[in-house]
Amino acid sequence: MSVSQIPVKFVREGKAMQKGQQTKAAIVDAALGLATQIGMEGLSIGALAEVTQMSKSGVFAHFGSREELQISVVREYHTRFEDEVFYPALKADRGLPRLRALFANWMKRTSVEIDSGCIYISGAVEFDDRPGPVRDALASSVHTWLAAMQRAVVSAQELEHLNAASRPEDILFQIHGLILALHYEARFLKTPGSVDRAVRGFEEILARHAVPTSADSKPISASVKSLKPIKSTRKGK
Amino acid sequence: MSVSQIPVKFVREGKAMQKGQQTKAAIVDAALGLATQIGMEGLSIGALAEVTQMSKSGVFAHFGSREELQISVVREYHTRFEDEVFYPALKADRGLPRLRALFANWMKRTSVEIDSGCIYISGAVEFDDRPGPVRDALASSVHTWLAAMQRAVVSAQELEHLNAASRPEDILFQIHGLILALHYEARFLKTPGSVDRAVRGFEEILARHAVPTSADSKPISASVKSLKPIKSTRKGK
DNA sequence: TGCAAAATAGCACGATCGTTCGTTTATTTG
DNA sequence: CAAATAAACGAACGATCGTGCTATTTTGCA
Repeated sequence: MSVSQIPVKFVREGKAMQKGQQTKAAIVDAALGLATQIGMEGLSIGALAEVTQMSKSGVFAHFGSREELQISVVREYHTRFEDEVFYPALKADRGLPRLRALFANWMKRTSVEIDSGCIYISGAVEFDDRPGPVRDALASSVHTWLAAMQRAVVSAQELEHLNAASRPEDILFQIHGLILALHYEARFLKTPGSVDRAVRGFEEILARHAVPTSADSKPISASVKSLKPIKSTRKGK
Repeated sequence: MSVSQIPVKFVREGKAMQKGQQTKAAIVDAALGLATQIGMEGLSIGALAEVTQMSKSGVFAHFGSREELQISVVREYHTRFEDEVFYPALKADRGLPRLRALFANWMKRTSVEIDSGCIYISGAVEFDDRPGPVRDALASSVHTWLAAMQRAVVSAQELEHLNAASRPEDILFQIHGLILALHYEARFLKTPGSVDRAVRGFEEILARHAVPTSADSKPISASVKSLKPIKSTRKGK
């Protein structure tokens, strides 16, 4: 039959597409499954076509490029991350309870879910030297999440659940490190007990940045001192 | 200059090969440079041939397989890591000074060296779901290093530079987290001040696990308490 | 139910991948 | 210096990659 030779890729005139979006969602779902196992770079259209029982060109047509597919995967992961980590934690009270819930959900996303890594972590090492829209989408999502996490820290400080003198970026950095160490040791090294270690580390961070009481104000001051002059601990080069 | 005195690995009936090992070392050197930028999986023989100004088959002949090339890269990184991180720290006194030196060198390897990532970190996410000899070599090297680091922690405890009641694996886990967070935020997110945050985090860990004195034994006991009974802080499952 | 449009399939392209093989050049040795 | 051997090359292979076409099927609407 006569097929229009004009490449009409995106025609949006209010007409709702039904089947297309549906299978596209299924493809993205399968792609996310592959990406969390093999990584974003290992995500090939051929393998994706095999999984979804479609032709390569059928899969490809939904995105127009591999990059767009990868970006779609990042976006999908972003919404799932929000749905499973962020929003459920809002049911907890503001401050420390919510921060605990956020960390617990984050940990679950990172390690408890078997056979699936976190593309925020795997993508970071795959794209740390590869600029482009995929990296931008990834960094944007990560920034959004880390900013939300930091707001929770600040909120805990404002409610006097944590020491207001501590740098929230520092606390976030250390918490982030626990998640990364958990991902590393549990997923790569298969070290047993990693989850417990992450939990204990989190509690230690909270204890370290607890609100100072009249009793322990002096000993804490000794360690607070190390916050400002960092130079003394490093040997000059 | 560093490759000139390489001990002869492959000796066939006593006859030493000279030129071969020399260019092989040069290839591995170039491969390591590529691997720290693009990653172990992105390491292609074609690109390696282009960099070394050789033919693909000429490069290939030295290893026999891509896997063997990757393993050689891991081994080379292992020795360099030892030379630049581990051995120089042995000049510092045992205990806390040496632990500090190890961490400082580790940090330098991770972030300060521009445009080159750590294959212990990038390789971990690339091979966490891909069993095989490359993964084994990688995990073996990482285990060796982490074990050395943990010995330094234990040594600091034995010399009463750190609290002997603390779990050394926990301290190592937290330190490892700082390194990973540094690699993540400095290299991927380009967050400014990451190095300082890692340094402060390290000092906080040391303060957290400092030897208890008579003065602060009471307030510190609050955080020590969280070391043993973990159950109270987590909701039952 | 018919028809236009959307969705999918089929096919082929250039490129690159790791790898093999036969040949040629360079190096070491007797 | 010549013979022996190691090292490097060049070409080609099958496979897979992303992507561009044209056909064919399926869908949604009149």
